[in-house]
Amino acid sequence: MITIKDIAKKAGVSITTVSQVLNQKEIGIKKETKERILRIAEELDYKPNYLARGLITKKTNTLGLIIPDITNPFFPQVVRAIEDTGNHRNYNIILCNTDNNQKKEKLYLEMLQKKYVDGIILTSSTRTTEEHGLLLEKLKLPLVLLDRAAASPFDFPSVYTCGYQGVMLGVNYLLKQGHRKIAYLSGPETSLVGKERLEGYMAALQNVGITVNPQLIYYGDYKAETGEKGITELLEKDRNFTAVMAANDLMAVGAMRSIKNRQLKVPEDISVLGFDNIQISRLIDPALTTIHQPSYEMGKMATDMLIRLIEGKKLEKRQVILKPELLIRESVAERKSQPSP
Amino acid sequence: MITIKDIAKKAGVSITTVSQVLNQKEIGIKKETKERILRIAEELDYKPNYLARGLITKKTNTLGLIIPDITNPFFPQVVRAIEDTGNHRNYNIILCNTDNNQKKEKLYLEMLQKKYVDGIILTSSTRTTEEHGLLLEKLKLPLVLLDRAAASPFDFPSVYTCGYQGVMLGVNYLLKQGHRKIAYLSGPETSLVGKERLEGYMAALQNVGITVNPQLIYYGDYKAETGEKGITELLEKDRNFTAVMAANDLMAVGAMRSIKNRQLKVPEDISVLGFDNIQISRLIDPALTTIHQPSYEMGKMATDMLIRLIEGKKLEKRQVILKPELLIRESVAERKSQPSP
DNA sequence: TTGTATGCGTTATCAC
DNA sequence: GTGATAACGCATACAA
Repeated sequence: MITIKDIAKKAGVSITTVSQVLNQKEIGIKKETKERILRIAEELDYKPNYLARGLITKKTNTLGLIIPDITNPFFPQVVRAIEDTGNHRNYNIILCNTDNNQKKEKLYLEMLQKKYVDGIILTSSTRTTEEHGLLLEKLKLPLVLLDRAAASPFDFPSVYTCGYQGVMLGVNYLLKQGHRKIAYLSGPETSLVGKERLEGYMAALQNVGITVNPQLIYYGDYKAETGEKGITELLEKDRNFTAVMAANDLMAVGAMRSIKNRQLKVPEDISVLGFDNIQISRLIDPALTTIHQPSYEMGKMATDMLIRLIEGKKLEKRQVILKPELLIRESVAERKSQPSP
Repeated sequence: MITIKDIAKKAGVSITTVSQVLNQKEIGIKKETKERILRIAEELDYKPNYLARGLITKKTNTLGLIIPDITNPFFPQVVRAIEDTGNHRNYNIILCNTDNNQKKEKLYLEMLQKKYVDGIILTSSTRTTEEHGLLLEKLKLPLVLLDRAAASPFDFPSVYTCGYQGVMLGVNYLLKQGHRKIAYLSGPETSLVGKERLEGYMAALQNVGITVNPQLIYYGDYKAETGEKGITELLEKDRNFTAVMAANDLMAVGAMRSIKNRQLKVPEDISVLGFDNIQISRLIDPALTTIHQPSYEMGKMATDMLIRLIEGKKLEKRQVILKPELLIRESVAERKSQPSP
């Protein structure tokens, strides 16, 4: 590989001069020598060694990105936004999948630190416990939490969409369409996100004086399969609900399959409402009415925040909470009569 | 940050000894000092600086991964496989999206080179022209082509699934189900992959003595929207086809939507067959019969190959061509009669 | 069994 | 205007 030394030799100048020219820090360098150096660098096809540079400047122009699983259709959009935004500002990203495994997350965090990334965007596997928070603080690295709120004793910068509001939006819409018995396909009881969305469901019902019926709640794991399974179980317990809201689109899609398999129709017999607005949701039939999460914007904002932190600037807001939106498509109908028994 | 110097000082030894212990190269170091060093490193929470190390060893344990767009549902699986495989072997990956933009691809290649990644996996935007091939050769970096064959004058290692065989498999199946007029939603005429698959379609028909009817071919861009548009146009030209094969699942899904919108039924009126087996395909209704591309395996093999190259080992095969498989689900039916006019 | 010295490629400091 | 030289943190040949 060509180094500045090679250029210096060929140009008959010192490496200092070469370095200055190449970094546009020409406090005072003859136009002539400058052009000669530039020309020679071009000729030799010189490529600066970012490792060496980083060793001194303490900057790698690389961001760490830790998510549960890129295979989860919610993430590609987010990741794409982060990569785009980073790329515009001259940052590359290292992608890490944790599978919601705490140990993997910890290993990745350490690795990224060793590689001297300039900052990290983290969709954490676990709720930020005392221990976990301390671990993150110990990193001494700019950090932005994505799709997760920072747990109380800590206040890491974070950007996420309000799940409580989102589900409430959805349930309110179902109520407005005349539905009274509304089932809910929840995420795991243990997950923060799952809990928050569940609370939105309960609050929306209670707001209009409906008592929450635990028989109408099923706890899944955000995958299509548990959506199917959930509907099956719910229908066995109580066939009287006319609508179901899912904590994410994938479960909603599973629910639709399961409903259809029983010769029931969506939305005529049972209305289905999702959450996330992943790509699939508009491609299935009937197209899924859902709560849109601005995932590209989330990724973009998280990256912008992170870069501000890296540059030592202050953040206007440490917690950015984005608003979900109701996206009406075809999977919810007005309740006109009692469902068939 | 803690360095080996700090540890050396605290342990009362030289940095050489510390370095040796930390790198398990203990040609002969007293158990006692070794344990002391290890303990102190632990206490101080020492994290080796990979930049400094890489500067000497010329290894970063980082791989570059260049794809068109992670948002394309074909890629998350592949990327996941690459990340998994890399991670097992202690490599991280830098993700880059080119949007099939040659200029972006070139910029990423240069950047990765400057960052001294150990190797690159590339799903190139362009067919490997003379110029492009030379550019890749000039990198002097281990490189594996993914989902693309190496164009003739060059023979970069590559792994991909045979599209010709895949489409042929699909069309043969349709023929076996009694279909004779089979439409085809192709990729762009300009793309190598698109061309290869199209040739599979034509060959399959010609094999049984059917003349290819250009009126039954539509050139799209692999997106769901062009699948819809394609079907619309095809139906306007000639309503007599009983089956349609798409060059990818997304277009097939679009086709299904379009067919249903015309009050026709899949598969009773028109059978639909896809290609890729992306996640969506099994979630829609009817579930899409498709040609399965082993995407996880592709990613895994590409990574294994790349790491072999990095380690200076010989490759058993430079071109790995994986076999596609027919995956029968619900979107293809036997042709019993002429379709409704 | 351990330490000294050198170099990796760059930027930064300061002298000329 | 330009050039020595130190420093970044680490690995390693060689010396002790």
